[in-house]
Amino acid sequence: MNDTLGTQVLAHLRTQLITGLLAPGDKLPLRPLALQLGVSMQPVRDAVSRLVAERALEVTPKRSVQVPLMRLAQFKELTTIRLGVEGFAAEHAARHRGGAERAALRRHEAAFRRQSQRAAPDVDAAIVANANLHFAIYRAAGMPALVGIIEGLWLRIGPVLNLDMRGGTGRLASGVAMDCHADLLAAIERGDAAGARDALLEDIRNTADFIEARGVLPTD
Amino acid sequence: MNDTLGTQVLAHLRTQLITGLLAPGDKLPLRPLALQLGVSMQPVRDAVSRLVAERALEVTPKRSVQVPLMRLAQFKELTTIRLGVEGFAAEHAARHRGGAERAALRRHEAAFRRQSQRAAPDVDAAIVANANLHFAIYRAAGMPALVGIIEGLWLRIGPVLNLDMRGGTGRLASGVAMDCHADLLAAIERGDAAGARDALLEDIRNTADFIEARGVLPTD
DNA sequence: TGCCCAGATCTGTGATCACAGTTATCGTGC
DNA sequence: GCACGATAACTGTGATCACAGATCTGGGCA
Repeated sequence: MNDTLGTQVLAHLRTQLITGLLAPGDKLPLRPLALQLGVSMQPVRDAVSRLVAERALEVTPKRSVQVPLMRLAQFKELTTIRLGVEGFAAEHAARHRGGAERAALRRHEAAFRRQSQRAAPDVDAAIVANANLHFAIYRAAGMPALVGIIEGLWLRIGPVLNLDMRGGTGRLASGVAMDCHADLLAAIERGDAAGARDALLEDIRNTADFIEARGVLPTD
Repeated sequence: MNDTLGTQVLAHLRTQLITGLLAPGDKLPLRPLALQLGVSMQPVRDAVSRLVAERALEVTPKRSVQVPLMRLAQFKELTTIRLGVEGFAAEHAARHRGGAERAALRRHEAAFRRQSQRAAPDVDAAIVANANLHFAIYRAAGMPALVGIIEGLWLRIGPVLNLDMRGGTGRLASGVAMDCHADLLAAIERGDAAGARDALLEDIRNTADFIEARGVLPTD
């Protein structure tokens, strides 16, 4: 049941949302989307319906599907939840010292660092490496259901975070994220749950502060 | 957009899942379900599709929709996540001292206590009162998205928890849940975040221990 | 009496049509 | 040239049909 058309469309849309290729406010009309993906309307309806259930998309009262606009208050709320939930996951990952994901952690961390240190970073590669690193940590917590919850959070906040990074505001080059990741990995590998949690919280807070400071999110 | 047929079917199924009227392994064939609810297959497909996305239902490789069976390991995992996420919510609820939900909290707590103290408790009423109390607390945290996440957790663990309680194993009469609720409310009303968290964790742990001790969950 | 295989029936998935409501467009009147 | 209204195109929702595969059911054979 993994290879239904609806599931494929779902995966496609999830990727576009998480990597910020779809921006808040973007419309996703079913028929053109179906045409573009070469399937009928039904699989698209199925996929969109699921994403609406996760609040990753919304259908407006005026009969149109779009990526939800995010107000500042909602952004702060999601960030607070991320601090709680992802911090919790980092703790558990550290208790297992990264488990089976240890090698992958180092690999993704290196990939992200490589892009950060380049004069002209490949933003797409950095976004993917960052997501890979984070989710390798969350998987290391050994709780698949928790990973699913966090995916839901990223699906909602991804369009905001990565659209911004895609805008090329130079945050990548500052290297703060890079340093957080180093601390995070070190804490996990020495089994320091509280340390891992704190390092991750700093990473999330830094990113959130940066977005909020830009002032592009509507306040009401 | 709240009054589409699909949304109504979704609400119906959610209630049945959370209150344990649907048990793990129960089949939900689309056509008979549509017939029973007096709608066409399409709204049912929509609702089921959403619940599958939340892993509250699953479609087996053999082409049939059912309430997922839960292994002991998955139950423990979900319980661990509940401890983290719902404990986090309780902390924040206490920081607001219950906020606008304060009156509702007392009301639901009283309703649950009333059923617990009766010689022949109304199990349905107790289940509803318990859910109402818990979710009033989570709403008091002031983070709607967090409430949504917890709803997703209850949707998955509800069939196990409440099916058991519905079996009438006498746990209600022991009064442990009642005591936890009293501690929880007291902590919230005095703004004691750590105390509220601990009281809620005890409530969740007690329930989980009781289920696990019954040994009805398959281990592999 | 017990077993096995074929046909009927049921399953979810995909496609398509009808419909009511919204939005956009274009032509008309001033 | 500009405002306004009618119409055409587009939106998601609901219903229905076709289809491939799984499951159940009987009947025939050993």
